Amino acid sequence: MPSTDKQELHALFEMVSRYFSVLSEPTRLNILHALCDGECSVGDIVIATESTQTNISRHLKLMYDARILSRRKEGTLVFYKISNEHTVDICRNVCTQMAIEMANQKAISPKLAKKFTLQT
Amino acid sequence: MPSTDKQELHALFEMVSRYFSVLSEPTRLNILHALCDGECSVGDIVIATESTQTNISRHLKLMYDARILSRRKEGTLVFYKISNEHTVDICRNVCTQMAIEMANQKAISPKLAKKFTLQT
DNA sequence: TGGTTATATGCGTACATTCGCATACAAAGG
DNA sequence: CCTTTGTATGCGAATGTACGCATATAACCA
Repeated sequence: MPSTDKQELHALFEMVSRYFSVLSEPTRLNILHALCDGECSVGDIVIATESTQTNISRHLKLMYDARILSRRKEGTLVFYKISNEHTVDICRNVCTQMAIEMANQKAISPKLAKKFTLQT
Repeated sequence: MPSTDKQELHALFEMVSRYFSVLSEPTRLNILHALCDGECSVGDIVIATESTQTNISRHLKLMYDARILSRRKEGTLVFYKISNEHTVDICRNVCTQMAIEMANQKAISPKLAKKFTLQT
């Protein structure tokens, strides 16, 4: 492998790891969960996630900067939505897998495992 | 949604976020990359990743604890391998997506984009 | 204009993560 | 036994992250 390729591969891994780090926070997974049904205002997400406005606002900015969310202003409200279904697919994928493992370890009831995709 | 479900969902998101956090580090993606072709000893991985033994050993332990890697001892050598293709699938998926985005932004040459899956 | 509501952000704190250095441990060979 | 080789780990430093509090900004309304 030429050294140019190796450098670009490292650059890619940097990007990919940053992407995964966005998904490596429970509050942000909750935000994705809340947004799975469609766009929400910041206030809606605060309520849905039972978190604080400051905290949610910061997480939203982080996810927006990572291009995982897009936003739209309407008066004083700001609506966020998932900008790319790809992210949801990945999260659903991992959530399903983990739910199965949790069920196997009896951490959750088996009959609930199949409900635990990211979508409601 | 009953409160029991919500608690279990939070527990699931905790697990999923911890899983993603394992993948949110370039060195660990490099380790996965090195292991894509099959099991390697710690020393092999140190060479492949051009990192230090201490560092790699710690990352390997972290990935092993997360059940992403499994291991086998043979004399003084310890061989690690990817325990579940699911993780590779996810990484390949994201890597491909990111490589396409990098190519679109001309950060890398388009013809190399398709080579940038996690596997060589 | 002044007040109210929705969202964003500066600052400080607590905690987690990565890494290197030195060292411990473990297996094999002399 | 002692040494060598391969791997793991305790400790400390540097850096990064999540959060709350207070406050800034922005749009709307009276």
